Amino acid sequence: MNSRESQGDNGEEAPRGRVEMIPAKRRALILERLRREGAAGIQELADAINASPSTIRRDLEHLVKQGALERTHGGALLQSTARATFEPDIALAAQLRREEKNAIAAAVAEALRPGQSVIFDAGTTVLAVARAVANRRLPLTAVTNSLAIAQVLADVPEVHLIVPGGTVRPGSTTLVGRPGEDFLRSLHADIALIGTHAITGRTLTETSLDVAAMKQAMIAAARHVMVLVDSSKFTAPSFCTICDVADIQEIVTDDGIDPLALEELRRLKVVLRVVPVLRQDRHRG
Amino acid sequence: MNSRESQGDNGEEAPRGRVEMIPAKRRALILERLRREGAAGIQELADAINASPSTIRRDLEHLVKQGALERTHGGALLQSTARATFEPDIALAAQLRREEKNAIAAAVAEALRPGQSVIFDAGTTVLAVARAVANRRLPLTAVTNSLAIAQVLADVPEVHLIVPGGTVRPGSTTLVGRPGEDFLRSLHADIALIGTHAITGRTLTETSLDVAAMKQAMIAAARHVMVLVDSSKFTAPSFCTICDVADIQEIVTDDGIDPLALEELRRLKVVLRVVPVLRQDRHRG
DNA sequence: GATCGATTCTGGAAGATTTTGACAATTTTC
DNA sequence: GAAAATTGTCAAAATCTTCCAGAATCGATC
Repeated sequence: MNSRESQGDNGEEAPRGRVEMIPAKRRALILERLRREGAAGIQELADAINASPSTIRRDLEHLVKQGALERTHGGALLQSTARATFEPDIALAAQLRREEKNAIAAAVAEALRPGQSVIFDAGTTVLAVARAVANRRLPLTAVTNSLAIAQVLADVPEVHLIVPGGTVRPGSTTLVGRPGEDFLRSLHADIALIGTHAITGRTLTETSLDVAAMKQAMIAAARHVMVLVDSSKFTAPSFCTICDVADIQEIVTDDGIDPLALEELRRLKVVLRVVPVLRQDRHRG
Repeated sequence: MNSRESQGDNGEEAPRGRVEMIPAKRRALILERLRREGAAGIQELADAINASPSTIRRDLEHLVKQGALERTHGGALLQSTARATFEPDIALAAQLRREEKNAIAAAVAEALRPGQSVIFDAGTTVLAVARAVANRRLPLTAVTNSLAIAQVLADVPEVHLIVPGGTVRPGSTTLVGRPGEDFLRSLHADIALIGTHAITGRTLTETSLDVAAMKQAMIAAARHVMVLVDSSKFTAPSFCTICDVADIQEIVTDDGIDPLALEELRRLKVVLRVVPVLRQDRHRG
């Protein structure tokens, strides 16, 4: 807005003056162009954005550090979807209870064995397990109804990925209903990794009927059901009941769990694993 | 900008100067051609890409080291196992012909009407249609077997998205086989947007049996089948036949199509739409 | 709110590095 | 044995890296 060299009236040729564009917008333009074309050259970008090659290079350097693209001699390539989803920088940083979920995910991924067939429920904790599996290139047969998890696992050659299918709930990336639910009934997996909205007493609950039905189908299709819940989920129940604790084999949570809830669960016939969390700098004590 | 560009009075084309293309894109072009033809000679590639044989040789050497192809005397063969790993050049090869694909996609998106049920096949051209639909927030019932397209459409509240499900082919984001194929048989959509690897005469072909079967199911499930192919796809056939032109209702391509192929198609009972492309005077046909 | 110093951003230049096309000598293919 | 392809080398051109000096933004102080 500062009348900084308005360069006359926007002539056709670009004079050497500094262009009025904030770096973030320039980088967004670069990314947009790369998404359209897949690749772009330095000079080509400099002409299109009306900035100097030096600036473009620095922008690319910045974007590479962010993990959004890959640099090549003379230009840049869009980073493949796999690594893009690994980046915790984009939307993942805003995720709640990240440390707890990552700790749980690491423990679960450690417990998986090569060659097992594993059902991945939707949910951020299970997604974290999928990322860990992808990083270790663990050879699995994976079944998931989450588009996000499918995207992560699709680029891992060692993983045989099956998507049961279904309808996407608006605003989410979860598939529910037909044909996935029926298809799951014909499967028999070694392990199911299930998330839930709440565990109250010995009851697992969820907010939506569709989702609850899908989880029930997953639970029925696996020999060993692991429920992954961070400690904040031991709270008041949601609308629909998924199942009873007796229907599952193992619960994995973090050490922030309420001692009373812990005590109650210990009396049940379920393997209970409490993962310690290295908390960085929240309240300690 | 390039001083050598302007001295093209010697021949009618092929200025000897350095071509404006970053190496990565050139290698992607080589890969794309190899994927289409199966094999290619040095001179043939040099002519097509407008680079010198020396450069092509060095590119091939580079790609061999990357494991994407196999070198032979006089040319190169596609390495069949190259799909296992997701190298950037290979990823880029799928994004070529951007202008043509975008032009086709815009024309197709324009033809869609609110409330229609549309099957989205996998493929970059169809993905471009999905992006256009997302931008216009066109209310549709969408069915897709592509994780990438599903990801795009999942964010649009106006779109009712259904994923038939299936198994992911390694290195791709396409779902094939069960349960999606069976599920598609129970669907009846208004429109199917289908991509194909090649159209030869009146036969549509694909490289993989699984994919061909999925496309067949999609074609059978729609009242109006539109095949979306950029003009480079009118070439030698691939392994598996999908169907005959008589089984589809409409072909949408760009104006780079070979006149002979065009003439041949005009004689068939299929709606043929040729979309003009605004080419930026970059590469000659 | 205004001013001053610090930090960051931008464009450009010089030298190092990479890429490219051409050519001669050698190898391979038929 | 001839034609085509490959390898190695070399000079020109483009790009990359590293620096520098203005200019703008930011933060703090008044």
